[in-house]
Amino acid sequence: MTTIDAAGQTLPQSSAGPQPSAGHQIAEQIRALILDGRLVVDQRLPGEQELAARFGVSRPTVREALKRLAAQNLIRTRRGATGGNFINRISWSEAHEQLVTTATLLMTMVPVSPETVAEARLTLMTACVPLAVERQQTTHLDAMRAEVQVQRDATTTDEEFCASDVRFYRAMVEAADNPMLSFQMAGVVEAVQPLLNMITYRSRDRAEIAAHHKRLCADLEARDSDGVIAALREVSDYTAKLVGNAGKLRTEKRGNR
Amino acid sequence: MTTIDAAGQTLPQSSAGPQPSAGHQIAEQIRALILDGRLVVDQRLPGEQELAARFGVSRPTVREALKRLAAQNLIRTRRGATGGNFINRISWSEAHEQLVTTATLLMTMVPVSPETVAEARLTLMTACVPLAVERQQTTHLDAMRAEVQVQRDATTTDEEFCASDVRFYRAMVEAADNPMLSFQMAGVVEAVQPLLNMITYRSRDRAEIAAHHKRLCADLEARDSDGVIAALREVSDYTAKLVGNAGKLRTEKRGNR
DNA sequence: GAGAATCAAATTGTCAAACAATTGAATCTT
DNA sequence: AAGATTCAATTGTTTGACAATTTGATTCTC
Repeated sequence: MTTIDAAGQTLPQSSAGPQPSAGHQIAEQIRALILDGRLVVDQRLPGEQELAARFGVSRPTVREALKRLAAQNLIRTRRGATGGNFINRISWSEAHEQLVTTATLLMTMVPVSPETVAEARLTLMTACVPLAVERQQTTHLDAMRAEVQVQRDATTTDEEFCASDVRFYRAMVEAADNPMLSFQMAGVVEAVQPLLNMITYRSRDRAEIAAHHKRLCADLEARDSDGVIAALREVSDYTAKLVGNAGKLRTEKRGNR
Repeated sequence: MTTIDAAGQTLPQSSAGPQPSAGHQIAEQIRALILDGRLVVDQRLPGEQELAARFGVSRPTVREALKRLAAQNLIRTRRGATGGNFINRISWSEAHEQLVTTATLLMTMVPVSPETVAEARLTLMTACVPLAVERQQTTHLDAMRAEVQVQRDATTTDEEFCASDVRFYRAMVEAADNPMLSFQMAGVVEAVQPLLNMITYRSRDRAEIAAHHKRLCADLEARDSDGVIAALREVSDYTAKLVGNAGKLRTEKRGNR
């Protein structure tokens, strides 16, 4: 079998930083073959022993490489007689999950101001409005209105409110009826929105937010793009004000130390 | 050290599909701790031997789990006396790269029409226009005009033209001067745009595209949002026409078989 | 002959023990 | 005190073996 090109040339390793491990290198080689399309979906990789022989390493080393690929959803593994490692067809949900994980990690780990994040959210949500207005179905509007009810309910916990808020905007993005757009917006809806909720949930007036959302639904139903955009901006401005306050509080506390 | 919570309870494993491997489970446990923030950046995980002892597995199994985490940029590894596995602070570039990889994979592997992809691109690019118009600096405009020159040059190869096209839109997104937005747009600029280029590069009129780009630059400099948006839409419409033709060609060929 | 039970083979999953390579710190030498 | 050496800790890699899982062929039973 010559499924993969494992030339295995022992290049002189131009000295630039510490050598990546064999497992890393092997994973990168196979990864490149998959991204290139030279390994197609559902194709079976050679067995671990054969890969080990081909790359000139031991089986555990090959396994580390394969596990790296599995962690990126590039391959899937099946045990047994007809088992092996197969090029995986990534699904919408897997891609969605990966994007949300990356976006969440990024926001918690790099220094980026809530104002910047909020601006990006408003910018991208606004972009979805024309399509959503054009294509909105009753199912989406019903879902959004149901969430507004949850948000107006005084017995809703803070946690439930945040989850409802996310579902509300998710429904609005879905109303645009473009799966590629939904995927691209996943970072905003499922990562940015929860982060802003985390910052503002203590001080916000839930009734005010619910009122904005109600108006947004009405304008969406009336197919009034500018109205929906204005509603989005109002919620965003309100959130920005809260974020600003929270920032000032933090600064003052820091000053007291 | 009680860095991580490795309860290791042997739950009865409610029978739902094949059991995930120990390496997978361990990786998931540690991943959850990182995403929760219970393991903070730069914190060192216990050594591989100790982890093996704590989880009650062997060292190779633990290593598989760690390599899975490393593949997701969640940890970094250093050898030597003060080495170990450390919670990694994901960088903009790493996050960027991960997002682009996921988006590229998704588009090549799931059935999504070029029309849908093109629509998502136009929608999201349009969103960036107001900020770009407001904040554009000469550096961005200069970069974009330089790319237009490349695109007008008859000696530019198809491959270089595609790369220039990507750099053009990247500069426009950068002009919006919001790193979070740039990150979210990475999928569009670095994955969607190249894909559409791949589909249309054979039949397109490069001069026409360059002309649209030139007009876009002028409108951007004049801070004319509507003009920039119109230019984007024209390029998009032109691309859509090409995509439609390519689609018809494909269909006809298929019909001939 | 049809179907059920059994067994064999292939493959990944896991373990154990050892050695190699790398890195930083401690120690020794001058 | 500065530099060279040694040492110890840690990850990287190998070898070999066995376990678990899955499929397909074989054999047995009716």
